[in-house]
Amino acid sequence: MATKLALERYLDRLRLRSKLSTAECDAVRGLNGSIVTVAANQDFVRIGDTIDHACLIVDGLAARFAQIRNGNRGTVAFHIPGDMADLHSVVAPNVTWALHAATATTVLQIPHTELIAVAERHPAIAFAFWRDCVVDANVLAQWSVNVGRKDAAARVAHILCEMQVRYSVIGLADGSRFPFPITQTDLADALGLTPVHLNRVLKRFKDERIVTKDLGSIVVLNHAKLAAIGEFDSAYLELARNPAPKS
Amino acid sequence: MATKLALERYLDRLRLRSKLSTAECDAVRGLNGSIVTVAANQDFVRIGDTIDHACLIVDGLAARFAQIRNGNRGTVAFHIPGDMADLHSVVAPNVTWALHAATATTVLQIPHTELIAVAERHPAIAFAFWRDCVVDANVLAQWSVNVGRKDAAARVAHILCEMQVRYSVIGLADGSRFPFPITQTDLADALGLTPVHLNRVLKRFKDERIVTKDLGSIVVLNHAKLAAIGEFDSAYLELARNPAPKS
DNA sequence: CGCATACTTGAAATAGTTCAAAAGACGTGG
DNA sequence: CCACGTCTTTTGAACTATTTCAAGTATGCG
Repeated sequence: MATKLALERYLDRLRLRSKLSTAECDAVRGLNGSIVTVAANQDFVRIGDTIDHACLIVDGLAARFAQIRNGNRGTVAFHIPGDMADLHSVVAPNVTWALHAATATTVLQIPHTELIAVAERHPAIAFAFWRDCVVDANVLAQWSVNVGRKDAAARVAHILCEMQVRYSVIGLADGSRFPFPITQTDLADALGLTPVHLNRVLKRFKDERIVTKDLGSIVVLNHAKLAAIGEFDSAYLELARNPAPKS
Repeated sequence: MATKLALERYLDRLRLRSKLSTAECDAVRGLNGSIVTVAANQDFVRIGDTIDHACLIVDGLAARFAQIRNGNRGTVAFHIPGDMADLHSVVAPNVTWALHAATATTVLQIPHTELIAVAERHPAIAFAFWRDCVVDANVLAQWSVNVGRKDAAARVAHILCEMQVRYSVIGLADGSRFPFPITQTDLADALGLTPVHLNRVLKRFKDERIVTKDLGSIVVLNHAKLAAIGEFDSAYLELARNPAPKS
């Protein structure tokens, strides 16, 4: 049943961006996979592996990261329920980034063979998958601008705005509060900041009643101010309901 | 004729990563497009546009960038001859990043309708296009780790290593020298550094006989050292000749 | 209750920025 | 082919955001 719910949620995501016929929707619903649970702080896809399945996040929070010299890891993306965290592995199965469970996480592993079969049978699904990867890359590009060109406060504000939108779309945000079960250390890593400095930024945000964070969730107190600080505009997420009609 | 050469070069690129049959190769060769020349410092794809063609770089150098608040632009990628700079626009035609000619650049504009038709007729080509976008995203992820987590010297070294590999693969590198017609200001932008600081790093690299740059090209004097400083490993570029056999 | 993990705070050090100005390259027209 | 204006690179000095190191306080868990 968890499988069914997860696929339905993923289908919702696809349909936000791509128009699919009833038959195509059913084809996605018919995908098979196996549910796996990953303990907090475990890597579940490792660099150098060649994998034969993609991971649909059912529950929890996953981070995609690259290893760097000094043992540090550079996180490049967060994946929340409904995200196919490594759909790209279907066409590039040699892992060059890894996946890590930031908190206890449930994953639906879907064999590449299943995904390829459904994409070959239904060109519209192939386009939908391709489109999904492209949007993912868009998010990455935005990310790279953030960490490359903005100061610490703007980076923090931007990611919090992004996560709020993404959790809202999947129905997990509760008013101004949304779950984000991540430590300051892990978040700092994703932002290219020291945990110490992230902590100071968060303190400032709390003092100025903009946003507060605890281990489990975020509460946005002043959304307008947060978005302004982060120069946030949600367009790049392509989560508004306007599926591309073509193919 | 320029069209023919450009498509052949792009086909080479696709075949580095994807196995295509003779018929599929011919389908790619049969794409139609129009050659356009862009003067240096002109934007040729603008944020907010909805476009109906993708741009294959025939000659020159293009930068992909996002606009940010203070009028600055954040460059996220460079595109050299043989790159389909915005293949992703086929599935996401609303432009959220722009393309800018760093130097006089020739572009082959290929209508989305052509690309979609060929992808629908040949599933293997659809997969090859999808794969190409995924590798592009890989490069972006690497990029984001660079600017987010490495110091100035490592960022500079890394991008120079990357560009050397990419120019070598298309046969434009001449020993340790390769073309890279970009100003220090534009390069600094891509690295998330001030032009002033980039200049100091380049001076240090010149003094230490590691690499030198002039307006038109780069000469790598000590490749081992440059790669070490940049923690460079070319795997993420997927430019080694080992096409995925499947689909 | 005690240990482990996460968070908080302070003070000193530094990588990178900012501002400002000079020196060098490049193309264009006279 | 020289003079001129423009664009790019180079250099200096003061400044600041962020890091680093180090120690202390919460918080949760067995």
